[in-house]
Amino acid sequence: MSHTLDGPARGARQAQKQKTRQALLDAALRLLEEQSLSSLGLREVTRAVGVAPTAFYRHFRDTADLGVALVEEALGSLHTTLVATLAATGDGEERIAAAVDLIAAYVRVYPAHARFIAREQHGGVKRVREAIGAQLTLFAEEVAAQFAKEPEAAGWSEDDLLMLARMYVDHMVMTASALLETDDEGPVTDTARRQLRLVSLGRLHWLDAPVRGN
Amino acid sequence: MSHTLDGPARGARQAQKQKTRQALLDAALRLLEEQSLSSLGLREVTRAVGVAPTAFYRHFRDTADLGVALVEEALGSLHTTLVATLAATGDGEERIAAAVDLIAAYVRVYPAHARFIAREQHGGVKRVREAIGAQLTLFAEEVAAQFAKEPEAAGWSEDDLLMLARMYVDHMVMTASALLETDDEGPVTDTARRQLRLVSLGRLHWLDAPVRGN
DNA sequence: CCATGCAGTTAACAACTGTTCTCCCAGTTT
DNA sequence: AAACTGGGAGAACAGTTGTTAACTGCATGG
Repeated sequence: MSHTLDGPARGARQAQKQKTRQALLDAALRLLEEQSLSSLGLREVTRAVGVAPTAFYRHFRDTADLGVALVEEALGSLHTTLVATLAATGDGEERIAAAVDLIAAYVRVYPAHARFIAREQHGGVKRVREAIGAQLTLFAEEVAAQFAKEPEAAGWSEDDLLMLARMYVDHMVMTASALLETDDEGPVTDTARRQLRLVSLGRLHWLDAPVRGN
Repeated sequence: MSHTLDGPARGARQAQKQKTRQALLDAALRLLEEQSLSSLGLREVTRAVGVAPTAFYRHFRDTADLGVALVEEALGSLHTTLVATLAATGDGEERIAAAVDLIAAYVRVYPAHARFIAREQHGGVKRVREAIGAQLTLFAEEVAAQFAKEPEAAGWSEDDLLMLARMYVDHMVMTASALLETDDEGPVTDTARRQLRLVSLGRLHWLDAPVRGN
């Protein structure tokens, strides 16, 4: 290593390696549209790419390892986008529309990634489940942190803010998988918006009638 | 057939058949705790039961067929229980507690069934996905029908009631899978209750500020 | 009481799986 | 220019898979 750079490639040799690695990830993602990760075979992936089965080991220990890499690819870049969207919009109807549009656009552009996350969130491979869970928890914490900066959060406990944020995040995943199962996204986004409106309405009156025994 | 009865057994011969069939379902459910249906092998199941692989075909066409049967076993009996719970409780905090207790009890008594539903709801086997989706839609319609009978639903459109009901149903599934991943159900049920409280609060003020463009 | 139906068995099949070991050769380093 | 490194190929391994075929024996209906 000439200075320990983490960029996409250092020299033509490593460039080719990352190229095959990406080809493996792409092929796996395509195969996973019609099956679960726990039934995805290593040979199946290499065959789709056109490399020898043993080449797989140069990049991943097993298919679970590949799954974890796919989680990063699917959700890694979404953090900044989500936080930016929340920061750019105020509270209320405007933000609801922006959030639903964001998730709808994501599903439209990266349907295979969205399907993978929805499927493997509760899937049969523990390490991948944990990786997704960690990412979603991170999302919730980021959303809660954004909420905390706003005037509407006055009087809210940190725990309640996190509860609210998780509700939003989980609802986004729910909406994404609903979008994947329809060919007319109109009714789905419409319902999603109304549901978010319901939660927002509850948020506004959260402090009205405090509940005892909490 | 001596009168076309659909009961559990008609004679000792069919009784034994249903016994093996149930053994296959039980073994499959146990194996599915650590993998997805799309990777469940027919031989794997028969081996666990202790019968020949070919015996499988006497009961199911393939593992997808077995999966559909598992959906019925997991959710079939829950309809009456859920509706009864809703009918027995009024609106508000009491109902929230009852609903959360119901789902918590279900996960405690039938963890494997709950895991199966959560996992295969978005799993790799289309027919099973559709079977679960149909059941959940049915749940939502039943909950909406119950809501419609109550005074709090005055002024609500049928569509909005269904939207609200789906929110509750989806939240229950969400809560179930959260319960499966923890060993201390306290915090999870606590969060679930607060989230339902949020939705209930939103429900109360739904008609306060009507939204244009709907 | 005998003939039929059918749940379950046994055997064999071609195809597929993950993993190991050995080898090759182009890109990199010295 | 020579030595080295490591991504990838090739072949072989012991197991596994779903599915077919022909069978056996017992409960059942006529």
